[in-house]
Amino acid sequence: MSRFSDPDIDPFLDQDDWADYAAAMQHEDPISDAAFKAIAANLTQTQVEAAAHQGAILVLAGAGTGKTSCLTAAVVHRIAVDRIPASRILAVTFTNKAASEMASRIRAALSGQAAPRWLGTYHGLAARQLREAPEIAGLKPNFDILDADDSRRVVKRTMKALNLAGGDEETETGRDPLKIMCNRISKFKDNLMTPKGAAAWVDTKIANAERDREQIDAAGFRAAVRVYADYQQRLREANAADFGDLLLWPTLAMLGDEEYRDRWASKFDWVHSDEYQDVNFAQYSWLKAFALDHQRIFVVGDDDQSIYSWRGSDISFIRRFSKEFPSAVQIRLEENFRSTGHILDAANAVIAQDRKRLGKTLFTRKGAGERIEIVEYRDAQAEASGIVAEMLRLHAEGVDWDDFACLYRNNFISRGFEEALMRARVPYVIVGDVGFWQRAEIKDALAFLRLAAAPDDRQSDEAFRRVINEPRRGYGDKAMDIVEAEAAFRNVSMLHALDTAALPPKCRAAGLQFADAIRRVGADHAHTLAEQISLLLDATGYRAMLRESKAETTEDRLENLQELIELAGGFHTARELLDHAALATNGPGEDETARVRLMTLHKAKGLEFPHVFLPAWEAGMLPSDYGDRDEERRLAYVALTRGMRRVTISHCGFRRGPASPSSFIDDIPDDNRVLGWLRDQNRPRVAARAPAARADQPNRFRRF
DNA sequence: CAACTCCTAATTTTT
DNA sequence: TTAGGAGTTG
Repeated sequence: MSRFSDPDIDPFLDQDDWADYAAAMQHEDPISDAAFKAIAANLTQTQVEAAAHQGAILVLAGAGTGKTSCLTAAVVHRIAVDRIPASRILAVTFTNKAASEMASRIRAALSGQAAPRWLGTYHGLAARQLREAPEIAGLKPNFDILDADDSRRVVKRTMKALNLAGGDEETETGRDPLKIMCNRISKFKDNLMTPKGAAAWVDTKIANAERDREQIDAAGFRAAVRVYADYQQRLREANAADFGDLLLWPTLAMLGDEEYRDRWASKFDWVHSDEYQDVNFAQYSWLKAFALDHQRIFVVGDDDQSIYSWRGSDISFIRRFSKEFPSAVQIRLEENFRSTGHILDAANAVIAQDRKRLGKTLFTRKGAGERIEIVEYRDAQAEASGIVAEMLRLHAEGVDWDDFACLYRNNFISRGFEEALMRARVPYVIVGDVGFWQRAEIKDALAFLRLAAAPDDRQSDEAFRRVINEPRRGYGDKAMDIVEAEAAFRNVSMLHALDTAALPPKCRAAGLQFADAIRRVGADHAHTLAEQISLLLDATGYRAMLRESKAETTEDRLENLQELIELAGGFHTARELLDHAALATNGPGEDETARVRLMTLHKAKGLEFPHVFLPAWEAGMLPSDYGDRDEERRLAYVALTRGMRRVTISHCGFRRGPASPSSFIDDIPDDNRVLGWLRDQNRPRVAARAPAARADQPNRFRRF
């Protein structure tokens, strides 16, 4: 189509793009087929075919089958072989990590040539799109991006304002009304519903439920509609977009405005998506809008690893891909490069019980390896110390600490392990506790920055709310109400409203002093971003507060702030830094030291470890009582396929009460498993439903 | 009225 | 372990 459109009429083509473009046009560029051949040399025939396919394609890539390599190869093929300018390629991932991994692999393959500029996460790219024309969301330039935590604060205030703080009207589902509300609102957005759309949808839903005599939380849904509308109003006043907005508005604009869609769709000749099994309706619609005209869409995914439905992901989009794009080819990657035979056979058997899959069977050319070990423990404590003992034993045989991972379904499982690891002085990390950019001190520091940048703009009110009482200045609920009322009355920012607000004298004085400090730093343009942050931390007394604090985390927090100041040096503008803070997850220096990893199964998706421990495979825990059974099964599949050499499953006879082993254990064929045996008990503990040991299989029991 | 302490209840959390 | 709410203190 518009494959070589004129860059002069493309406002988004920058210098680099122009260079790509010119090079491609003249066919004298340094890029050549050789770049693709080099990368293809390390791929299977199937992967190469997939990467080279011209037209819509779904690559069903099982766990550990080299999906990132395949996706990377596809992008390299576009550039090196098809001669499409890198600037005209759209490539989308879900995580920043995946995006940067891809970018660096592409750069390596093209020997330093620029990777596509439109390579990033769904949210990151949509945010860029929204920045080009924020008015489609009713926003002004320079809008703020709220992360989940910021957004929750706003929802909380909204609920309070609407007198829906929870309490009296009991909701059947769960116990945290705020959380439920946030989920509902983001679900509306994930499904492309504006407040009006949500109202209509809820009406229909309630009507249908009444007709079918179905019990639903009608009051809850109606409340959600009201909160959503009001919340959205507040966001607009604060000139802020939450994660949902980033995709919602650009997508609605593309669906509703032909000209807008053309403008965007014509920018790209090829679109690619990673982890396609995880798209929600908004992401699916967004991506599809780009591919509609030319049908050059390449998606990789694995329906067997769809484990995020509770976050809006809809597995049906990958399952229906071939219907959405009738010309689409489907290719399966089934050769696994990660795990040994028994592990794969076990995983295949577990997932085979899910009937609705597109279907794949992983195989490996590695040997059979070790069987999956199944161990029963008396209780959680025995389990934790048993696993740690096993780690110690293997470590003594030369296994590095970071070759171990302990992967669990629920966060609270980690507790016992922490204690056991600490006692044994084994180095460990809990992966994904609170990311750097989510830490309170970092968010506070950035709030100072926001305030200083726009002290008189209502956009900074949220930042004001966050830090006015940090350190304590006597601003509680009541004082905040007064400031807020004054701000609304005079239509000025909250910081500005302090001038005239009728506050208790001490409180007022502290506030004015704070405002003065903020303004002074903000007005001084002689400083770099980094210096500004540092000045603000001192001028507001924030750093002093931390230094005086006796909490043991205070040292870390000060270090984090220092880290932030150093990082700020890498950004040109406050805006850049703030966007990064909202959209980035893993912070700096996510440690290289060898440690045992502890994390949830969800966090582990995409990762691999030589030795994997899977505790708490018990009824109600791994097939969680709350989750969809098939999705729980997929989670078990993800769990098993993390292991490279050795996977050990354990369960307890007692956790919060008597516990029985997970039914997923039964789904592992006898031939692929082995019963473990406890050191602190002199006899093998036979897992309740596991087969008895047979003498003809000498390695059936392992001692430790 | 703010600020501190205690208590309880807990899926999973790419952005 | 943590987050958030309730209840208490100053």
